[in-house]
Amino acid sequence: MSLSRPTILDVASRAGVSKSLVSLALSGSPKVSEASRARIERAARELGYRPNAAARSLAAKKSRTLGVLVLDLHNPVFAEILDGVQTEVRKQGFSTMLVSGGDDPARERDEIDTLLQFQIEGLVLISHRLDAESLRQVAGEIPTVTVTRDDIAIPGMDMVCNDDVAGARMAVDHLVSLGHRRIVCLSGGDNPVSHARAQGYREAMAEHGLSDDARIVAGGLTDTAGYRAATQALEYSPTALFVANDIAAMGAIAAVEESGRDVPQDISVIGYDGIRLAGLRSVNLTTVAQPLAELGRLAATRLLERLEEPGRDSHHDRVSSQLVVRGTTGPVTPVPTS
Amino acid sequence: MSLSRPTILDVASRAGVSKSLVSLALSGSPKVSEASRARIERAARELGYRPNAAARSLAAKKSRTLGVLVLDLHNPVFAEILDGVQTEVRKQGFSTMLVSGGDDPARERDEIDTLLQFQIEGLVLISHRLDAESLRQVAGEIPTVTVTRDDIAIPGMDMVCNDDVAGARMAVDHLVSLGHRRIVCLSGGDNPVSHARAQGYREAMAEHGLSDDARIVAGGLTDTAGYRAATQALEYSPTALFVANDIAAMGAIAAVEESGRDVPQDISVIGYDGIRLAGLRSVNLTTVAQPLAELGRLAATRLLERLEEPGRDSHHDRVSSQLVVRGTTGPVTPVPTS
DNA sequence: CCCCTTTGTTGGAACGTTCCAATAATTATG
DNA sequence: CATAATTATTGGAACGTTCCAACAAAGGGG
Repeated sequence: MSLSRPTILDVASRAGVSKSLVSLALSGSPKVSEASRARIERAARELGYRPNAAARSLAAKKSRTLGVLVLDLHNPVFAEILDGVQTEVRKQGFSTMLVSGGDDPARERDEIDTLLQFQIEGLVLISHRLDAESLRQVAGEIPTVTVTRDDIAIPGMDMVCNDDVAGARMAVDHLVSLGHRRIVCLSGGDNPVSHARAQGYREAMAEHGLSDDARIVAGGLTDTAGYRAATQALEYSPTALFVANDIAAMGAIAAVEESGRDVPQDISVIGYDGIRLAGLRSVNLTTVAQPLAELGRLAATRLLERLEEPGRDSHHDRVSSQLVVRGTTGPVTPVPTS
Repeated sequence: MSLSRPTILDVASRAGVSKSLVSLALSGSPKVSEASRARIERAARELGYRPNAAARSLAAKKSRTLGVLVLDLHNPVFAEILDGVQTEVRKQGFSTMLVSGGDDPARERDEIDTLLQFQIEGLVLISHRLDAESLRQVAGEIPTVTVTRDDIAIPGMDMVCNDDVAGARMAVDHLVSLGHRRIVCLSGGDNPVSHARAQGYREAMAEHGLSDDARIVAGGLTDTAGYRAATQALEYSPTALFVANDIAAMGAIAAVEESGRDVPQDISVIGYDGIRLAGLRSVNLTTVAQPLAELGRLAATRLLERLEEPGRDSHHDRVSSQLVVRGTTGPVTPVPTS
């Protein structure tokens, strides 16, 4: 239990060299002789030396650390995107500092502040909570990339997302191809992602000449929100539900089943996101799957590229999502006209 | 886009005072006159001053930051514990730095190392991956509290957990009270938590005079592991399954249903952990629920207490879990003897 | 054999804070 | 009214690094 950890000076004196040479050696500079390098490495190991990141960041004026803000750790979507971010960031020798907004916008600003105090070099925002103004402000202060939203373009800020409009279209197309016409959309509430998905729904319905059947019920991105919205949607006696995300879709299914109807026999349900959970055999949800880890990986890449070349133009990546057909959607069963 | 952020000196000169007074004022010292304080705060606001955490930590020799390591962000258990940790830590004016081991022990050691470089003052381990030796080593270097394991006592390290043995007993008692006798345990693999739960199962079965019916099938803590283990367990033609955790239980249910049997009509299934997901109406899993957020809150409290009083004895908190009966367990249905 | 290059190595300044001892300004005390 | 006590304020050292300019040692070319 050493009260004070060994510093670079301790290593230097034990190896019989100057602190500067230790610094050089440990950062892998080629201009250190093999002999010195070996002695230094040995000394460092023996002392259990561990560089002080605070001092390093202060002196070097860079922290080699990226900040990551996730909307809410409870939604598996974010964990999966995060995975991709972290793998890529680690590969490039950076650390990540992760904070979660806990689904509360005020706290979100707060946490970004903390990240900035730690002198992060870039910020990954896996969240669609921030309003345009805050976003602009943050992006003005630090290289930023947002994941999952594409509603607002800010010069110098990169974006990585899927095409929610196209994805929603795919969902509707799938349902229509199964013979469904009375398809109700359970929206995810007032946020850019949900707006885009609702928009895609509207467009697709129009394309299929089903504008008159289009119904959007206000919901949210949680299971209870999905449950409530579905209950309401049943009044339209739909044959299919397009739900804003997988978690809400699971809630919706519960509502449908509780009403005595069967999924997919009586009502088909399709979600959005493609979380692993949806693939669980007992869930078995048909969904529009985003390549979540890839989204994260790409975001990290873009951010690191921007660190190399700060002035470059904004990148705006749109990766494509995929329809994954599982057990919650099926052909419409003709109801005997009573 | 200021190339260099304002420092305390910029604030000082704008407010017409010395840097020391700014430092005093911003840390809320009572010996700063109201007039100066107001001027300083105004200057700081106008400049958009944000203290440099690296410099602060270097000078003060304390970072006011705790490190948190979670086993794997994909399992919701950890997200829920984390919630409790973060709320409490924030309340006390500390920051958290979160890393995830990604279910890989080597990487776990690595991430702890990173945390230590950032001069964290304490460590919360929400993981049962580390072996005794590593654990001892880490705890020797930094105040540490572990959550979810109670297999190994290390002087100076605190522990917060539920009583897995008692919890498993409750599960078995519940099943027995419903008339079940052929209860198979799907274990969670080779880790302290799963061992304790299996142990509780064995004890409870013995208490009920069912030792001869006790069967433990080796599994894991993921849904696929649960699925596989359940498939295997069906050979014993059980009437109930006690599964090591909720996620695996969901996998197990899928296996049971695929085999053409009904849950809970033919086979009851009970899980462990009490993740929110289990309460989803479409899942509706009976389980032994740990007070997850409370576990996290308590861990944070213990750690912060230890920072106040470094030499104190190890605390070892065991919070009690609760049986939550939902739809996956029911009375045993007498099978016609064929 | 002297100068020039190359290869290793070094001391010192800087980074932005906190903390302490010292000082200046103000108020109370005898 | 001088001195003590209190209240505000300050400059400088320290924290543990990185980075730079400078230097020593060792070859190489004329």
